[in-house]
Amino acid sequence: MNSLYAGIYRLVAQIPPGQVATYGQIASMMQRCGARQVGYALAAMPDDVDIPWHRVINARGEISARSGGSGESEQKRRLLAEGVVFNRGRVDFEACGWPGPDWRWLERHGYRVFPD
DNA sequence: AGATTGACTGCAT
DNA sequence: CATGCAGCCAATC
Repeated sequence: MNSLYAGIYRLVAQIPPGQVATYGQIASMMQRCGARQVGYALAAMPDDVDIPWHRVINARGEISARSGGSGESEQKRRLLAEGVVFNRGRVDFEACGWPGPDWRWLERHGYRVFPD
């Protein structure tokens, strides 16, 4: 497990229940990491770690389709169970969007505090 | 070392 | 609103 993946996992683990974050949002908090890497990291995520991967969705507020085929319904099911609000098939960012960890948390864990 | 491949994004059409 | 396309960056041939 390299540090990039570990960093992404730790960040994703900070998303509180009932809220969601986008791939790009996670990526922008990391040093030199694109949105695709976040998805790539989640796709390669080992099963022996407990990460709320279902709270990460794409910028359009929808569940991203994965190569595996299934898993999207599972993701939506978990989100609904946490009380995430869906509006016309998309997550309502106004109500459930994750504002992000506070700056102190980011600093303590070595993430980028200010964008460039 | 170069090409391909993604759970992505933003802008243009 | 749907598609297309370029930019993106680490992992994998």
